[in-house]
Amino acid sequence: MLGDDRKRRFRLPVLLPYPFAGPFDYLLPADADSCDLGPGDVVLVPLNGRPEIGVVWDGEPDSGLATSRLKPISGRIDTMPVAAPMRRLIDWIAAYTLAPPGIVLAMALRVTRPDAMPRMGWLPADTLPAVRITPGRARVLATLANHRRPISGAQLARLAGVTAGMVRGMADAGFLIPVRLPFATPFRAPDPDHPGPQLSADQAAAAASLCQAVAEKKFSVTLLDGVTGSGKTEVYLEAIAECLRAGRQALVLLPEIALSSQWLDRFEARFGVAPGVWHSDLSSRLRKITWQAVAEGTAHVVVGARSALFLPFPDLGLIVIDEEHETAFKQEEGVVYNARDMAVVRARLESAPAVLVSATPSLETVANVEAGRYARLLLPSRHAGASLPTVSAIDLRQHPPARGKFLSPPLIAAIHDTLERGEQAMLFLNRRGYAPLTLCRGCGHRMECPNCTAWLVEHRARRILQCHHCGHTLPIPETCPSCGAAHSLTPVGPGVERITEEAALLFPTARRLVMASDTVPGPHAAAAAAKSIADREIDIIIGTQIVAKGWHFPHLTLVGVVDADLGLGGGDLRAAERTVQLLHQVAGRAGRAEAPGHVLLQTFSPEHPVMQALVAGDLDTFMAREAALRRPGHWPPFGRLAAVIVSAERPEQAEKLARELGRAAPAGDGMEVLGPAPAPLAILRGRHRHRLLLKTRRDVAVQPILREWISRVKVPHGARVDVDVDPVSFL
DNA sequence: AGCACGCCGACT
DNA sequence: GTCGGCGTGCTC
Repeated sequence: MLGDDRKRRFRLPVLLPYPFAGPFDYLLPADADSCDLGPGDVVLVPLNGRPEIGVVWDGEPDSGLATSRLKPISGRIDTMPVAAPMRRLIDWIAAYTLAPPGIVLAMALRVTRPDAMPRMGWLPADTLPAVRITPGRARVLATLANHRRPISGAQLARLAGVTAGMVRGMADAGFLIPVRLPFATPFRAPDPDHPGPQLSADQAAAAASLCQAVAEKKFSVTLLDGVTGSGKTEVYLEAIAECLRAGRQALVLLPEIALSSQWLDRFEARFGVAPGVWHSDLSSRLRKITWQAVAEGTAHVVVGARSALFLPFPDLGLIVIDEEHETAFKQEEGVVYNARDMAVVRARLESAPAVLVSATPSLETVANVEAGRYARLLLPSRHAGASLPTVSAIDLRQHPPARGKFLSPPLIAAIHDTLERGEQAMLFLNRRGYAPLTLCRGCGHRMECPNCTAWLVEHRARRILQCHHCGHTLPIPETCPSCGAAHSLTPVGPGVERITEEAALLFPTARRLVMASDTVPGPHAAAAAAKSIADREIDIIIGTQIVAKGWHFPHLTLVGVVDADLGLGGGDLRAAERTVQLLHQVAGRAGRAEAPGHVLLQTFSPEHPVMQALVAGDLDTFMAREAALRRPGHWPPFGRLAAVIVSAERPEQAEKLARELGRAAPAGDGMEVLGPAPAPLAILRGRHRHRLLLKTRRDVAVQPILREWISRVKVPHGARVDVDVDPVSFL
């Protein structure tokens, strides 16, 4: 419409990185050369008298605000505009998660920070200013003449043997003219035709399908499904090769980039160079360089954690989401989103194929396959002749560990035999620290977190008790804080530290390594640990869930699961599914080379379907059963779920607000509200929490219902209502 | 998110 | 009389 067009010409919507309901309107700046501002341009605008960074957004500048009340845009920032698919992604995530769009933009800007301004350098001015040329100035001019190309101020000062202030002074005096430095990418182009590992027939067939999806250059989703060790990574690396041949970029999302040293090795083996790496604690220098290289297209492949989803790829040809079932893809703080699902959305917005990879696909993904929305490629067998490990259950009722111990006689015997053969054993327990509970034998007092509904976990090596939810820490007390008895506090239950202690007593000569997030804190430590295991410097690995991630330990033949029942408690919708996925993944660490692997599950309920499925190696039947349990009640993925979490510092305030929300609950066909009820973590970081769940049929859009529902109650000061669409955690 | 405005308690 | 606590509301 011409009228709208004319309106746009002097009035533009600008999205600001703040929790406003939508973009604000601004006037175009007066100077003519800025008049070509359009959607995506990064601009500086006045807000409340302060300059703020914003992005010119799409859509009509609608607000009924009088033009006289609008302020003009201060100017354009000379940085990469936010591309249309990224703007659509931001809008989409905001609409889906009910987060204000500005907050989603803030998240994207934190990744694409426009302070990544072009690096500036200097060239000599054509005519020298009429100022005296001191010896220092002469050296600077000589250096520039020698160098011939633009040179950064710092480098110029160093080469000429002057101070940086000198260089600045010469610039002010007119000796130097500023120019933008060409960007030197540190990323060499991966070679798609670098000789890589030989693929099996199954792998080659799957790779051909993925390559075709890449060649079609349109949106599609494929599940790449195959047991651990079937060589899924090598298959999708071929799809990346195809993407590179087409001159396009590829993004690989991994749940735990810090633990991916072996993945990086495999990438390098296939392509001859390392990929770009992206995660939240990248150094600011590397972050800037990587972001810029992605934007310019010189970083051809980036592997990263969740936040890599917001990198500014100009020509994205493929997104791979490895370990798609992992809950680590779900961001639980701030904007609550699932990077796996949003990656599929980005693929759609970029008209690119997405590949979901897993040995234990989530029920959501399987449902999408069965509904025909996703394609599926199956890799049926382990690669290179390795067979799947045998899995058996140890019934702890029949084979109890010694009093105060946690390893049963059959497991101890199996470890013994394994070590005897010169092979490696792994003990898996998904619990950090020494003991999950500290109890007073005198009065029964439990050491609890003052801020959370949680026990304090003993970390014996550090001599502390720590809350794993809020980080609260205190030294292990000498006396019971309740009854004052001395030496009465007793550790109850095992953590990896305690299992390590037990293993040390049983196998004093075996070399032990503990792998937990607090003992393997970063990529470096993880790579070092993996190397010492591969080099057979370790006999027994004791680890939490971080040992489950795609490691390849060729000499590891025994995996003992200390407490296979651990994840099954708690009434979580996905408890069984997650336990099967985690334990199957842990089991997959055993016997990856020629020697066959054995997995022993210590359990009190060997008859439980989870144990049966793992022992039989039949996850498909288990997942079908799980689906059959969820389908009738319209539980996900056969219906939609959204959690509404009420929290406040004062317990009665939280409870009152939760009751009000319960009374205001929406009702109608195909929807149901459960709760309110105190959240399982009833107190978290000092805030009292209650939860409600909205469950609807799959064809119901939950966002408008949630929006309307929450708008019907007044949220008092100090209280909060948080929404989690598609929750994966029920704490 | 900031920041100002506003309405109630302890100070120079 | 004011300084300052942070509850409330606004920013195009």
